[in-house]
Amino acid sequence: MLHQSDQLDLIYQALADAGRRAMLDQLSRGPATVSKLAEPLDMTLSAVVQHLKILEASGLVRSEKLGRVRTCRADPKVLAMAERWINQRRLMWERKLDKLGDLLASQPDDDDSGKDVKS
Amino acid sequence: MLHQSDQLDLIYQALADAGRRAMLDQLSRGPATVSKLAEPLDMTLSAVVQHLKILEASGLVRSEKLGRVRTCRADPKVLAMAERWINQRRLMWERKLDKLGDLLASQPDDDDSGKDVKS
DNA sequence: TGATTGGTGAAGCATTTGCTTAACTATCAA
DNA sequence: TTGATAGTTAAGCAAATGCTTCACCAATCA
Repeated sequence: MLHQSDQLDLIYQALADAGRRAMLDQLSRGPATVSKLAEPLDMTLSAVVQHLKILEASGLVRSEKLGRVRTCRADPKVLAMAERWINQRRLMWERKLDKLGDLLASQPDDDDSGKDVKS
Repeated sequence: MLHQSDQLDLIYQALADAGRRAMLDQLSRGPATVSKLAEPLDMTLSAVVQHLKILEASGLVRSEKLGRVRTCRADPKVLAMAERWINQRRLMWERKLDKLGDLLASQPDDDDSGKDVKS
């Protein structure tokens, strides 16, 4: 059983490579075979398979083999998980910034040195 | 000037570590000094500073030094950028899945083997 | 002043990543 | 059965990561 934090490690690690993001991008437009996935990328099939393993380990992509062809597709649920983590933090600290803004706005013009809102 | 793709590399790379996410988490609850940031983490101050550099290089965190104290705060705009990339892909392929669902639903029970919807 | 606090920077080191080439297996088609 | 196609796996290697320790600087405090 994978801890949520470990899976987030794997997901963001998977996203941290332009080649893998390109693969996800292609998969977001529909399923693809390994060689189709490799086609636009300037690397060997072998390298692509290794990237694919990383994407699968993170859960972002699943695949199944039929005959000699492996077809890959992306899993939106796992991507949603990565999105949620970011979204929660972002909202939390945007709310914080707003409150700070309100506070400063309610304060009449005052020397607020040492308390810079945003540089 | 940083290409968008390069910055995404840096952002996701920065997010791909539980320690750095913990730091962001703390920063989402408000600014903090380097040592405050280090306190709950089981590693040397030196290591924390190195993580901080990674977070700053990605743009997720900015900091300024006053006297001998460095105060760090997170930047929601950069996080929004990471969120947007994910969100766009996710929506794209959820739409795709929905359309596929509709198609299958409209199709009376039929053997559609060998007839992939879009290759 | 001299000691303490808060942070910085450079080695150094083990592990991981991202790629390559090359050998191999399994399926399909003739 | 022979050959092409699709993919897999292992070995090897350079570079990047994630830590540590140690030496150091600069602001404050007694």
